[in-house]
Amino acid sequence: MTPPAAKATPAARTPAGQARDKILATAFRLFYAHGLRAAGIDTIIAESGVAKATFYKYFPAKDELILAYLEKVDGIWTGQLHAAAEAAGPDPAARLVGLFDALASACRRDGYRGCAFINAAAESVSGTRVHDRTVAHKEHIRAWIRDLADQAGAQDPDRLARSLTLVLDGGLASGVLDADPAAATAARDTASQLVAAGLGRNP
Amino acid sequence: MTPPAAKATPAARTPAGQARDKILATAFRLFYAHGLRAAGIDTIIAESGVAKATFYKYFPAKDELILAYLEKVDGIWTGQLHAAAEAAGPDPAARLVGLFDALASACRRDGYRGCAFINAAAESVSGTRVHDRTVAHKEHIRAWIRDLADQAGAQDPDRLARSLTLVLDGGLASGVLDADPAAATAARDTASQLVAAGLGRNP
DNA sequence: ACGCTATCAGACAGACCTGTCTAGGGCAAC
DNA sequence: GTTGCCCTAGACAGGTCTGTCTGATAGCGT
Repeated sequence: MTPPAAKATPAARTPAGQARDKILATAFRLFYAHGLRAAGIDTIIAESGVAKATFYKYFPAKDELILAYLEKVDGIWTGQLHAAAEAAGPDPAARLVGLFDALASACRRDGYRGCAFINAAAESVSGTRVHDRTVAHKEHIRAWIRDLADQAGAQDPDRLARSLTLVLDGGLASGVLDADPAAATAARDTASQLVAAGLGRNP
Repeated sequence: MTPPAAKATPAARTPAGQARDKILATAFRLFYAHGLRAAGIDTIIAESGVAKATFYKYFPAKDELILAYLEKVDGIWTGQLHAAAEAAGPDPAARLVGLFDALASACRRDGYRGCAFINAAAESVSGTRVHDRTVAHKEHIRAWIRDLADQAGAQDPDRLARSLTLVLDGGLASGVLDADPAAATAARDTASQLVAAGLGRNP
């Protein structure tokens, strides 16, 4: 019936090669805001303004998209931690405390909903790639903090790093509940105490 | 075709009034092990050995079951915390540290998968009843810890309670990743430092 | 013995979810 | 111009999910 020439809008085309980025950006937003399971492929595709076939070309399965999302989160969050630490100056001890400023900034951002990795782990069973990726992320962070503790001359860098990651994870976990900046301030404050104690200084 | 009298096994019947408990017990197991969304109603019903109509009689919607589950978790976990605190003796300061033994016990249990509330919050959006219930739980815990800190004569009970809940939540969050008992020990150790510092004693 | 209520078994509806497939349209390089 | 690639639109299949409904049965109190 409808003549082939009378087709509707000729399709608002996505420039070649940019489709993947658009998908990943949408996935980032929806996965973080609603959770991995709650965000459906169809919604992500629709909000990306991309065709279904294009989506499946770049991400053969939802799991691949989730892993790409975690990769992106890792890069962003690690970058923010490093930046906050460096902003505290050259002293490693100051950096150990300063990195907690990244937590405060994060929880003041609109739509903050805690740590994407902790949230992802809560939705995935142990042994899956998603879960493993989360564990790897947390280990990287702890290794980095341990290095800082070492440079700061901590009496027991492992112990101090453990304590600090506990506080950091605690602050992130609180963020899932209420993005209360007080939790972040308290985390920084607690970290400061722990660093002082871990360096053998009595505050 | 099939004569009505030739029915199969006459039904392994659940004693009247016990159906709700069986459902809740199964839900407890499946929700915790797989997550709120991953555990489907059909599976819970099948594993409870209960008829679908019976299920919906007690829990008109999945949300009701989830809330009942959280209620149950709250009772159990709060009980374990109180018990661990009391086991540490009558001294409030010792209790503040002793409650962390509940964390160590929990993460040594088989199938430990972190804090059911944090996991639930990760799957629910802010503003839902599930989310609110989680926030309420965390506030109860913090209020109780604050009371203990008060009794212990902390210089700043609020601040100490904040710190301790951060460490507790951090330990629980780590549990989603790896049920590493070292994290629990480190949490107790960190708590001990913080309590000592919060009481004005230099360790 | 009778009836009431709680339970069982399972079909069914309607929504949603992932992933495949067909058919065609625009763009650039050759 | 033609060829090849990347994109669009959307139907479709097969599965899972929640929740409703029917009809029959078991056990308890009276």
